[in-house]
Amino acid sequence: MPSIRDVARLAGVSHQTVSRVLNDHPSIRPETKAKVLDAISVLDYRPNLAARALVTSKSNILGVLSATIGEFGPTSSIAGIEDAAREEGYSVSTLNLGATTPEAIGNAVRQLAREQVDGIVVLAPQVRVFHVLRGMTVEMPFVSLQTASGSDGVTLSADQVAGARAATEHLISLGHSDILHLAGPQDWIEAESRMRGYLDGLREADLPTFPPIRGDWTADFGYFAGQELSRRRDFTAVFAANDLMAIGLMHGFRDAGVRVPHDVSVIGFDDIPVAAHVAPTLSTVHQDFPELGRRAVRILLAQIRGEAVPEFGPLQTLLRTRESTASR
Amino acid sequence: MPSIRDVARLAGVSHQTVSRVLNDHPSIRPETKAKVLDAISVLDYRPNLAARALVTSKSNILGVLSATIGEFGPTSSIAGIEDAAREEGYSVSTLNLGATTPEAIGNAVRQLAREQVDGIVVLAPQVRVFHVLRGMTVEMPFVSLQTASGSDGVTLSADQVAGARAATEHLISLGHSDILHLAGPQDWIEAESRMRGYLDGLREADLPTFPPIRGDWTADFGYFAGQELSRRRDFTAVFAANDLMAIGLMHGFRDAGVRVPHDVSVIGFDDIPVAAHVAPTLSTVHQDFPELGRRAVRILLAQIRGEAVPEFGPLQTLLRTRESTASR
DNA sequence: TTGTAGGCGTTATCAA
DNA sequence: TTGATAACGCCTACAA
Repeated sequence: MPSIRDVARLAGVSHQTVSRVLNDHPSIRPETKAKVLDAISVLDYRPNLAARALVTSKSNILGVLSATIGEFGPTSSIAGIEDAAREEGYSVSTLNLGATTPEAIGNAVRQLAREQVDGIVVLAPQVRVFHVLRGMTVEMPFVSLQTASGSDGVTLSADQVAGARAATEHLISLGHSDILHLAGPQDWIEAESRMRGYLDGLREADLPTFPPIRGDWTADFGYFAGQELSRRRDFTAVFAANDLMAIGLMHGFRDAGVRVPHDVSVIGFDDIPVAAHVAPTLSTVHQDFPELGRRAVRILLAQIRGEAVPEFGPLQTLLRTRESTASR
Repeated sequence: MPSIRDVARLAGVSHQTVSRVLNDHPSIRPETKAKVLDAISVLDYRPNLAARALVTSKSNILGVLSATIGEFGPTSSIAGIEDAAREEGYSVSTLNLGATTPEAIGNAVRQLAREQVDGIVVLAPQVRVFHVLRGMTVEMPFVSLQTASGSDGVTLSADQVAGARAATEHLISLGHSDILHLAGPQDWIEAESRMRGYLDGLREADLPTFPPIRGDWTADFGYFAGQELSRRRDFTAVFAANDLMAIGLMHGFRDAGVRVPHDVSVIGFDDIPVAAHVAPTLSTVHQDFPELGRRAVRILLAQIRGEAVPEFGPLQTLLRTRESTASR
């Protein structure tokens, strides 16, 4: 592997001059620069990133801390994060959190710190992860994809509340007045936002709210909930906090003889690729996961570079009505 | 940030001794080691990975080259890769391939090489990606998750062929004799393997084979195929190369008035989480994606370390029969 | 068993 | 506009 000195020798300049060319230093004579660039391409020289990281103590690596495996939303966002990061010349080091204990989180962050990542994008949407991060002694810029709105400056949110509210209002507009919510786990920021949207929508319409059923995002839980709920007859619609649970729910209903949408309307959240193809096709709320990831990177980089943090409008969600919701 | 010399000073030894402790050098007096470890924990010292990478020209980073976004299988495998890599003290740098042109692949590999990754796990299962990699001038150990079996030493395969064959045989055992295959894209290794399993199963049973329908893995394509196939009446079962297409296919059939499994049996591949919950529930072939990732890492690390490459038995797939397949 | 000297490839600082 | 010199934090080699 050629080094900067090999380039310098070939170009007949000092290695320092090569460095200047590499870093777009302003004061350098065009013809010198040309010579250097020539030598670079002849030798197929590539700067050694480790050496650069050592001396600048900047790695040009962004860490991604995730706590979700194989799920459509987060993984789509990660793709967005990577694209945006690469575009800006950063590489991406991902780390999967097994547990979300404070200890595990601390270790993960320390590990990323060891790798000298310049900042971290967090996709571990539990409230407590957020708290742990804020309390960390390791100083490190970070952005949480699911940051609760209103948290000191670092706000980034697909408007989950508005989306959930739109879903609820859709059900209301169809004539439903007894609407249940199959919520996500208690500790999850997104679960809270979607529940809030649900509650807001109902309150605004002066309709009764029900205590939410707490799920775990999985289709299996949805199935279980469907079986259980089939015994109740005090509702005509369910808003599930994500599509997976909604699909499981419909399955549970089906097995219990409850027809969707004839007896009960169901709406989900996320618009995963199968939502349009299950039977009945699932009404849901679409969101642009990759864009969320891209925005997170822009915000993080602004923080790292000390620039003004860009203000994005809330990322729009989009209601997709399909067969699973019908008028009462 | 404390350096190795700060630790040395506090422990009253030379920085070299600290380095020895760090690297588990054999000849070091226990009490000296204790002193050093003490100083390390007092200062909360963490080795600078960039410095280490610079001098050893090993980064302890594994690159992951992927060409799939948000899909369940690959992303699950990536999780396995990360876990295994972290366990072995490696971090993971992921890079998403936009296009799979030779040029894009070359750039991606060069980028990872710049980052000094010690090896690459490739999740870009197109045949041509594999070829490009083999022909690269950049010397770099790599493992492809979907390596075609029999390719020089670096073999790693969930037994797609056997799984696809099991799926086909399941249909045959139910009394079907006219079985179509909804295949993946031409260039994909997995698509070829699954198609081969299909062909093998049919030939073994002396049943007619049909030219496969070439899909693109998406549910939308499956839907389209379902619509088209509903015009044909020369088959009673379809083996789809993945669950997403199978689910879309069932949707297409449904919309065209073809009943599954009454008129046509359908079986998929992958066992994605919703497969057990769609209507009808989808028979499919389960495979352990995370384990695939873990194995890839073990093989790659063996290559990197110059150890004997572990020989794994083919990763078993598991037939899951559900409602979408019924006897003729 | 421990310490000293040198260098990995780059950028920063200062001088020319 | 350019060049010489000194770090950055660590490891390898050799010496003690």
